[in-house]
Amino acid sequence: MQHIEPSVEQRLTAEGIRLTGGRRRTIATLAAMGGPRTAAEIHSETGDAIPLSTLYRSLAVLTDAGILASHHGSDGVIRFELAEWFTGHHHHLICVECGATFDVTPTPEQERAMTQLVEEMAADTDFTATGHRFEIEGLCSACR
Amino acid sequence: MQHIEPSVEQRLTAEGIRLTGGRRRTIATLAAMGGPRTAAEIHSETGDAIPLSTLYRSLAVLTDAGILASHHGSDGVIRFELAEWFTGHHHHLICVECGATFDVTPTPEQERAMTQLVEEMAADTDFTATGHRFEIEGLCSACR
DNA sequence: CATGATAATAGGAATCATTCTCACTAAATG
DNA sequence: CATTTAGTGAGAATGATTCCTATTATCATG
Repeated sequence: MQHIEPSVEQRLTAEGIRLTGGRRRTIATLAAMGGPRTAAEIHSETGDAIPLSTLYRSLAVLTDAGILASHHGSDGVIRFELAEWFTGHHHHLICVECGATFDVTPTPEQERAMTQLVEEMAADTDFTATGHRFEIEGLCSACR
Repeated sequence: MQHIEPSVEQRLTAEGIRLTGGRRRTIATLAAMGGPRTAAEIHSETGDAIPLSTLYRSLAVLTDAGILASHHGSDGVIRFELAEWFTGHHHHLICVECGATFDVTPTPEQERAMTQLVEEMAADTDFTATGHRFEIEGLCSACR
């Protein structure tokens, strides 16, 4: 986490956004937890040190600034994680039972296959494709 | 829509679920609208004929029974559409700007490529894959 | 075709994640 | 140091969705 801080700070100050103690802690917590996490999970992980209102605002700001990425789970709850320039490009395994989410990193060939699929499938639509999401649904070890 | 009704009715009665006027109308409306729609959209499309509470319950029941499928959009709202045994297997184009969602049907080869990716990527995890979701993000013609 | 058993409806209240408001505080800049 | 601007915290507000309860419709069959 200390190794990512300089780049984070640089990126934030470039946009006039301050890296305060609470935000530092939010990022560190998220980095320590590893996968996509909900605001509630982060909140309790930090022992309620950061009020939910502030936490949500910080998460939004950091996501906006490209430090974090957010995903809407199939349970309707938003989960946050470090952006891909920290974690590397990846996709998700999602437990259909409990909503827990884990990262999977595709091999270069797999990723190539995916981008090709995107191109092909968006080709004859009036849609400008900007990205893709490939999510594998299943049961985690706890719910199986 | 009349051509799908017999199979719907059969499927429902098999589980002791009644196909009432409101549910018939809900399904017909959804079929007419074509893509994934929110409860609010269906509600206003039917001229508020079906109260939201009833509509939500019906949508849940029908989804449970496998008549409909539901998806959580990136705007945190649930959208419903006819299940794949009516519409055929397909994936989604999602507008990152307004959340509107459209269907795309993969070719058999594309689908084969996808299922292979699922198998490969879930192979060395303690996760039992049951399905996948491949969503193409972009801008719809209205938001471009 | 009457009757009970059960499922469905309607309307409103309740939930819960998320967002907003606003007064207050901390940080950066000159 | 003063000023400006961003950030914080507490709670209220929002909005989609779910739950509750009394009432009504539907179904199977006697």
